[in-house]
Amino acid sequence: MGRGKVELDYSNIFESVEFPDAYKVSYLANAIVFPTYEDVRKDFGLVRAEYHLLLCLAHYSELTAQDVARITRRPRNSISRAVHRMLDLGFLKRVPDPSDARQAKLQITNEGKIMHKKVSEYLVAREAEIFSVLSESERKHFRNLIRKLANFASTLKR
Amino acid sequence: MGRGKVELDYSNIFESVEFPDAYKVSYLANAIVFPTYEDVRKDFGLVRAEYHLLLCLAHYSELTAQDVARITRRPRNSISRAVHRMLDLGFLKRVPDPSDARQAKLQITNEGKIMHKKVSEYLVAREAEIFSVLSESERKHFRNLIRKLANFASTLKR
DNA sequence: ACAAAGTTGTTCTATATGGAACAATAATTA
DNA sequence: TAATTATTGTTCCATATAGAACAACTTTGT
Repeated sequence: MGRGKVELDYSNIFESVEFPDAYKVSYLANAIVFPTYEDVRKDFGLVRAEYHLLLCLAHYSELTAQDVARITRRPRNSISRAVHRMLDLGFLKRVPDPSDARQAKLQITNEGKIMHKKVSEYLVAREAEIFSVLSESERKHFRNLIRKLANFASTLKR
Repeated sequence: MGRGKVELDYSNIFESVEFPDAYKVSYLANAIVFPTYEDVRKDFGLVRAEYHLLLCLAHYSELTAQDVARITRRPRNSISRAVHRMLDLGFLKRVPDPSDARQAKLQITNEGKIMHKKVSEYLVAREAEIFSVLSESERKHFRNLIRKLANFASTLKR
């Protein structure tokens, strides 16, 4: 006794930090969100902006690159890069907008849909795993609260 | 009517996405957490790992670099880089551990504490702003739920 | 109709970041 | 005790990412 190394409780800081709620949101982001992007990159070969692009176009039939930038809050140049890569991979098609020569409408291809399905199945499983610690009722509450926060965040200036 | 551009509802995807809870956590991370790191970098000149280091040592009197890596889930090389920078800036001091020559104990200096105070004041204000959309009772519920999630996340393998 | 301001998508560049490999040291096992 | 395995901190390298500047085009205001 008193000989071995003292084992640190690494989760003390969750409560002692000056901004405990924001800290834990940030912690979750670092522990779960970011590694998930990493997994998608390794397993499916898509970086964040690329998968975001696919995701958006799987849910909106037609978007401009700028739309995607706004929806996902990624910078436009990241989306621009992603568009080219996804075009090359055959996951997207692009048609110039006759009514505005600056922009082009993007659509997802069948191959893109297939890829999206694969990735989103992985993400659905991951979601289930993470939220398994909450009971059904807790999860319902959480869903409502995080919806409020996300909706509020979406109103913040960029 | 029918002439102007159709205004997209960018928040539809919050509900239609296949993994709505995880998506909104991820969205919050992108909308709030990441920009906050950006702000800290611009306003205080500290990158993520650097501020994490300061934060940890403001709450634990003595840690090794490895401890910090584990607490924050940052890679060791990022922490290593951060340690050198923070030493140069005078925010940290480092004393070799006589009982284990591989590692060194890190401590925060007074200058470091001052910097930590400045940054955390900013982060406290930001937290208040973001969570202002929740009522007191909602926020209490959210705190309990996010705590469960964060504690669970901290048990996941790295 | 014309100038000014705004928007879209792009390229260029700088940097933060993570993975892999490594040396030094410690712990474990034979 | 000797040999193997694990851990710590570090350097090197590849890459994802964001900011700034830009050209092409559109919209606004006078």
